[in-house]
Amino acid sequence: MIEKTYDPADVERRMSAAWEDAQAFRAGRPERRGAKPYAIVIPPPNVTGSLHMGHALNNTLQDVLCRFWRMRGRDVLWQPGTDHAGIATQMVVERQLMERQQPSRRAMGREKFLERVWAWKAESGGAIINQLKRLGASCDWSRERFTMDESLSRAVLKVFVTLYNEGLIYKDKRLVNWDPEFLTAISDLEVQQVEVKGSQWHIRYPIEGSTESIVVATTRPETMLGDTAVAVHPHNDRLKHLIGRTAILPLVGRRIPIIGDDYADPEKGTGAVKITPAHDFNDFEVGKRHHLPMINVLSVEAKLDLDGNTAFLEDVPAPPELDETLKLHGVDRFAARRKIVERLEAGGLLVKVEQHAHMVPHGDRSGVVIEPFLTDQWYVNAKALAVRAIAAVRGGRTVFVPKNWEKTYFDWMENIQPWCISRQLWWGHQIPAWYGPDGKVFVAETEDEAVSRALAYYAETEAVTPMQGHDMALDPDSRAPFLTRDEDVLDTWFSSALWPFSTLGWPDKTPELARYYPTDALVTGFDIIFFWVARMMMMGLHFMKEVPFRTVYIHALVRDEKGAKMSKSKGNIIDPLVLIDRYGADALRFTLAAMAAQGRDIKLATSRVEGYRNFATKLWNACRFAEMNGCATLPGFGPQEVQETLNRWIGHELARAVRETTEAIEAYRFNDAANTVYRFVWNVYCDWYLELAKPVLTGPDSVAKTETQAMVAFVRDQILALLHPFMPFVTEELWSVTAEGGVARDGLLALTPWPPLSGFEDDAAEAEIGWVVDVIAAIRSVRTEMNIAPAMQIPMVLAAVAPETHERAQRWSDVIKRMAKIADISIADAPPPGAVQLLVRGDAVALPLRGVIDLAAEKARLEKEKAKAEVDINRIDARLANPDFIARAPEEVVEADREKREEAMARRTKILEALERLKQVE
RNA sequence: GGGCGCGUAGCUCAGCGGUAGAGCACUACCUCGACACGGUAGGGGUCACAGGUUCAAUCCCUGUCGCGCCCACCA
Repeated sequence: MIEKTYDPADVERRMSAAWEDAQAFRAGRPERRGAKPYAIVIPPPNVTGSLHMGHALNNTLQDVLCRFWRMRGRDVLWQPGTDHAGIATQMVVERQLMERQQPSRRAMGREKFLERVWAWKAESGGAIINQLKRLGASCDWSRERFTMDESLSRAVLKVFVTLYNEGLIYKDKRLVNWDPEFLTAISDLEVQQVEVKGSQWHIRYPIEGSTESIVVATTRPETMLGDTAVAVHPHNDRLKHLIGRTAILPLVGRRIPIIGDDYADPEKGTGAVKITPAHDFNDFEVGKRHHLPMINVLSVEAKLDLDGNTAFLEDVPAPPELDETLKLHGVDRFAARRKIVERLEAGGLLVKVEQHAHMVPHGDRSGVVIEPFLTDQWYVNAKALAVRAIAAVRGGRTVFVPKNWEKTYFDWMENIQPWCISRQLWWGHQIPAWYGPDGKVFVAETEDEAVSRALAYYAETEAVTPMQGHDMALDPDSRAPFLTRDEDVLDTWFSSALWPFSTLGWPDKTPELARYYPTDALVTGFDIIFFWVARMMMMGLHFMKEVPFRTVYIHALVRDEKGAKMSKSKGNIIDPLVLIDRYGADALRFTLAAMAAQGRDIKLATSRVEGYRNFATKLWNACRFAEMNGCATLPGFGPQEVQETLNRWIGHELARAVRETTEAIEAYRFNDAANTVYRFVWNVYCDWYLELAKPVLTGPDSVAKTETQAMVAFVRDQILALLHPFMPFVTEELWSVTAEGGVARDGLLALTPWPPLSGFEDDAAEAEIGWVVDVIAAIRSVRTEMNIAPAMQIPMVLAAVAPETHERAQRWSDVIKRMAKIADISIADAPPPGAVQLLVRGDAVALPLRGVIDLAAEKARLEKEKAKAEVDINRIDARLANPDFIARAPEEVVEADREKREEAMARRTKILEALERLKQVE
């Protein structure tokens, strides 16, 4: 029995349980072992995450694909899991420690802290998974993975060591993007450029042994303490004579050379640029070219670091002002900036200050200004790995949908920079590198291996023998003292990059890996093409020798109603869980799918969700109607063999809807698919089929009635199937409560085959029912226009119609009477005088309403119709009169125009006749 | 500075070479046993603007004006 009202929350709870009990989404179910696999790996959400609209969209689309292909018989694996999210998770736990006034991370030490994070993960890490389940995600939950699982961590180590041994991972001392808030390096991608209104200061640097000076412009005066040169362009006529001279760095007294370098653009600033190799990416390059010293004047927290900074003091002849400068030690960079400017001004060295809007790098997580900082970090030679990743997309082995994202992918890949993968965090995969006392590095998958390598190395070398007196080979615990492990962990994206194969068991040769890799589709937002997609391509191709996925479907961003990006700070976040509570998961899913047009952002209006909730209710009620009318599928019922025209017609319409929906999903046109089903269910099945079937269904028992009952049930089942990828909960519920062949169903809709694509075509049925639909629509329209009382029954006369039309009318008299409020139908040679006349597919239908309606109104209506017909005729005539049109337009188009003209002419003739008759009455 | 995308009904969006569609909102009418989260019938658009290509342009090209996003080391 179908409940009277549709309660989404109740349905969702029960259907989730039903799927879980049946393990419906298990990959490799026995009955599908012979089937072709279909695999998708989920973009793993952060363990710290909670479901936002982006997740809702992303996972709805994946679920549509998975449910669709599952119903089409494939052995579907939707691989779920979460990401350990280094910085985010560490932050969450540290904040928690602070709130509870517990010892800080550093106070408790690495080991204790990590225990704490694991405890946090066990307690609160699963929230997002439950939220995905509420959305209806049909993942194989038994295969849930976490990037720091033992087996995934093994994959990480293996990849790191292999790439290191291949020379594709290396350690380097160079400038990195340093986050002074989190005290870690971050990659280029984690840096957001933000436009900031700042100042540009012009500062005078005196020139040694002269009264001359050189003026430089800078937005970062505090870094001048680390200047080691001033550069001018070699062809700068105004300044090139200074090349080779020495400037005296104000406040410090350091003697720095004035060098010639192309980098100094004569058009910019003053034409002379201060060179601070340790604090600017460009200056770093200039410094390398000219072998300049690199003087770091900042601490990891971005405070001035001067006291005891030997590099800073080196070569300084200690001018009187140095003492004052040294007092800036430990001062924060921005405070230091102000003080330095003040001191320069006091010393008369500040030439001018200009307002200056410029882009300043910020940490995407911390939000603080990023410092270019000179440190040792680990890098991946991304350029080498990119070669095959580019080739795979060029060669079409992986395709982007929509295609234009390939350009973005190529642009980035072709200009790819070394990927900084070390992070100065604790939560993550610790880098498998150990250092000997002499700094010699040993990279190995295990500590044991590192030790034995070290032993072998030091046995051969005379250099250092730290293990004298120890018997290392026998006592593993005593090995630790002489090797120290690298403290750093890997960028979270390093492990994410392995996701398509690490989740399948790699480096072991598992059956899952063999069966599901490469995966079929990856569904994600464009914002992580670089972070994730590109890197999976590189890693997948390098380690699996095959692309990780055949198609990358890039979906849009979900924005708020006004088109603004949703963000906490703007307070415009629409919480998908709130929408699920209010309208149901099905309504939310349908909305997202219906709005997921390729290449466009989604501006989410909750009115849309409400509209689709109404749609779910409509479906619910249609199913109730079927049930109440005894509609159930019969054993051995052959839907393609039905005799009744109405039933053949709905089969015809159904097949078309199935075809269009199928093609749309296959092409990732989710919105087209959703709209097709929507229209079929509401505007065809409910509005016409059920209405037209009512007389039969409520009439006496007959062969026709039995057949119609069965067909109503059959089409309803097909609808449930078609709709299931979009609205899994209601459809599963409605499926489960309806019987099949007289007995309760034992199978799940989720595992039922997709509707057949063909076998129902019937143009004759289409012509007949189409005519009936048009008659009813035309009569209804006139009734409103003529202000005929809604309940009033009126007669209908078929005037001078072909015998087939007459027969049609007879066959459908019941529904026509019922739906158009017609009292009786008769035939006549001509329309009676004063009747309202309608044209339906060329036939004249008259409504004898003399005395009921206002003749003047009818005249006006006919005049309007006539004018419309004439406009049509004129337009077509104009076109047909154009010789170029006849000559150049395709024949079908010209032919269609001729037919349209004829049709319009006939229409006009009938209207004129009707007007004539009207006159006679007057 | 490069690149991408968008400007279509009041709102949110489809369509993208043969004279425009949906949802919501709006108007009128309808308690007819599936559904008022409903039904029926309507109103509403010079498809941002200007040129061009074409027999034909909302749809292709160029430019202009607005809006958004991504990338880039510019002092």
